[in-house]
Amino acid sequence: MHPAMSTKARSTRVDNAYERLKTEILSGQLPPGFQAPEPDIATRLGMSRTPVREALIRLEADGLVDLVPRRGAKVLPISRQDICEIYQILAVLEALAAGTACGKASDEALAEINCVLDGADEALEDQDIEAWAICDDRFHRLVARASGNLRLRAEIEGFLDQVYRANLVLLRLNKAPASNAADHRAIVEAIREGKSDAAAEVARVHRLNGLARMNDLLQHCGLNHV
Amino acid sequence: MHPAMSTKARSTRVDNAYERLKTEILSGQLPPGFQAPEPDIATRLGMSRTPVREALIRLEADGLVDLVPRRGAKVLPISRQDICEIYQILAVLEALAAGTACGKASDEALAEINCVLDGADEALEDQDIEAWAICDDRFHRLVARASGNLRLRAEIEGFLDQVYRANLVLLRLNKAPASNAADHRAIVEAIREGKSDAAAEVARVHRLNGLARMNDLLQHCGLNHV
DNA sequence: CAATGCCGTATTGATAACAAAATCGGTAGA
DNA sequence: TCTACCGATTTTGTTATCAATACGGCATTG
Repeated sequence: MHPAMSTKARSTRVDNAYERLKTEILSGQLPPGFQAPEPDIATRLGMSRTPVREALIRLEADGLVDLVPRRGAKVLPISRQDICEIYQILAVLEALAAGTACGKASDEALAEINCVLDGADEALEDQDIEAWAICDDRFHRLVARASGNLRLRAEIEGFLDQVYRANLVLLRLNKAPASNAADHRAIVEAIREGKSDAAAEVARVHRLNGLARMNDLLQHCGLNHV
Repeated sequence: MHPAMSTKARSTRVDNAYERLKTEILSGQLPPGFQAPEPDIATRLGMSRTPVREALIRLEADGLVDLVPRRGAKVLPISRQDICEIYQILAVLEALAAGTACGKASDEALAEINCVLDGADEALEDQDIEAWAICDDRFHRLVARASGNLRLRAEIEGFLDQVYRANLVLLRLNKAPASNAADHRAIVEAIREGKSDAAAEVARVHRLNGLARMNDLLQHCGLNHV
């Protein structure tokens, strides 16, 4: 059976609305602070209010929108406080994921991770920031997946979604993500060699460094939310 | 403004259904494996299907029920695999919470935690397992709250809900939770003294020891899910 | 006797309609 | 001029209903 078949492949309007809205939010097409009443979203998506409502409930659980009565569904901006909270959580979760992946990650999984890292290097040479961002994101998700802990993976991916836009603006302002590639390689190598403590520690400080960079940049630019 | 007014105090049918169903699931009134179609639940709660539906979506996001089309909403049992996954995540999250609480926890918060610990000791002397379980649960939630990280608290509380029933059966089988009180006191003391590393480490091994005990007990009893 | 195809039924996905509640604007009065 | 009240409108919470789909039983056939 195909590995991606585990997730139910039914196509319902709720899933459709959820995916579309989530994509639009993460891409910035629906900017932070944007808000609209349910009927507007429903007509725009070409469906009734109910499926939209259920999709919005899921997006609220994901921490991407805020549902305030009489004020419409609002796309949540990400404050510096939010970023601090999320990065600190991600630091320990990704450390756990990297540590747990030791001895569990299959050769194919490691190969795929290395492939993504190669793609990131290539994008970096080409000065293609967008492509690099995608590779960076995929790397972190692959490590989370390699842990074999389904809940851990889901938690990490949820938080990665929440900080996705913040990473985008960071990238656009900060030209080159310097030490990232070295950290990533070190994590993969540690996983391959079964050094779980080392993998966890590198992953942890990697994320905390990211937090420091993000904080510096936001403070430098005087931004309190994204 | 009243401090507790931040959380919207509206009383809607969805929230009502969510709270009632969650309470019934956690208390075991709706046992694991129980499943019912939406109309039955709706009539039992005295409301229409739609609010029940939205409540069930939230419960599914919480990992408490599974919504399979044509088979009704099913109360999820907790497998040993689930417990392993959750406890490993809780170990790092609660370690982060305990470490972060250092220097942040107010004196009142620490006093409340100590009060709960006193209650736990008292319940232990009285052989009141139920009361002790409540104190134990509240202790962990208070530490999570003391971290000041709202997301961290929400994550921890969500996982505590998921393993709540497993803890109950563990308690009923295993008479006395031996080293628990000492660990708890040690965590509070470390937080009070600002020793964040120590607090984190004690919290971490405390949770991992809990996992080991749970694993032993389940294996001993031949139980694969609760 | 087993297997397969068909039909009735039940459950869910979805829409439309309803009612309540709150917000916004205007108007009147101080 | 500012404030307070009142009504209209908009938005949401909820219900009732419709349609589609999957499941299970039953009969028929090999």
